[in-house]
Amino acid sequence: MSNKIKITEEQLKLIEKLGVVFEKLGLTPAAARIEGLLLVADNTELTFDEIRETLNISKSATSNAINMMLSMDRIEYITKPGDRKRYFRTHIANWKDSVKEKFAETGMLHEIMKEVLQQRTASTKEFNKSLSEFISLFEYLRKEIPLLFKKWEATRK
Amino acid sequence: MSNKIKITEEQLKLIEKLGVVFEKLGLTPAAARIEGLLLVADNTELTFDEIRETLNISKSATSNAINMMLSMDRIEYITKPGDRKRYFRTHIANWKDSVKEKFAETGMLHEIMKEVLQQRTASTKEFNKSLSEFISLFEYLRKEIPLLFKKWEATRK
DNA sequence: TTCTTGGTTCTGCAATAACAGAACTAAAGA
DNA sequence: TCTTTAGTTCTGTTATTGCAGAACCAAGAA
Repeated sequence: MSNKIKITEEQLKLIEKLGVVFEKLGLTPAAARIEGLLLVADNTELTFDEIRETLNISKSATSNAINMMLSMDRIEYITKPGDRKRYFRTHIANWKDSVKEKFAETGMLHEIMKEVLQQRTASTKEFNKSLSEFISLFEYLRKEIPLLFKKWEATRK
Repeated sequence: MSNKIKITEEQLKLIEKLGVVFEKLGLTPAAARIEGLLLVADNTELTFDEIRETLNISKSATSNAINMMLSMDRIEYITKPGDRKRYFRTHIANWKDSVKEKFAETGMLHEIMKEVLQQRTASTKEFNKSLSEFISLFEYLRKEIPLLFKKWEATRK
């Protein structure tokens, strides 16, 4: 008996499209498609075999992709009483945090650029000025973006 | 005669550090190190062979990395009268734009998520609500972040 | 005309990534 | 006890990436 779930042509196309986007954001092809499936499928909680058979990927690819995404907190799973299977779903609640993290990533650049400026010879005045301007842009964004998140959260309540 | 430029131990270490960061941001190892060199070297305008010999990379790697970064507008070059060589330097002025672009990248996610929400079954109410909340966060950020850039620019004048 | 300079392009290799398929395993039924 | 379920882990293959080294090339210089 097949565990394939019903999926329309349109949904499949959208999954492919999402796959491309998620690949660009760093997921493997298989993981990207799983994310896509969990986003567009009518049933948002799917088992290992439903995912595997619907997307036609191997057990190993499914297992590795799922565990990778669990460890990244991109997906999560629930269980049901008297059922050994896990039901996987995207962890949308965490998406906001992962966007925050993405922004924080640029903070890494900010730190090292400060180090560069400190170590640079003082003789290249124009260059150093441009660099310090760039750094202060980051400083500004770093201060303001968290405020933006807070402001948005405030509008939700 | 060697074209190697003088570089301190400290500068070399910083170049490696920058290399790691730039690799994470999508550059190849060679390109990442060239960016690093152009950022920390006392002389900010270096020739093909100065780059190549200082970093000990092959001609082909140097050529490919430079052309890739030229096409990405991450570096630029100047020439000097009666000198066939090109002098490469990082295009710091463009960095601001590339940060803007980075933020715009997330706009891609925003568009496709709207498409997902439209195609979704209406029956998964909780899920759809979370999704639409996520989308509106993006809408908010997309509106507010350009304003942030403008506000920062205003403080510079 | 040949040589030198400042690169570019081609060929081949080594490392890594992503996956399939098959063997394996731990827990729960039967 | 044996079997099924729900995966995990191992082995091997294929595709891709990043690079070195060498051949190549176009524009002056000699």
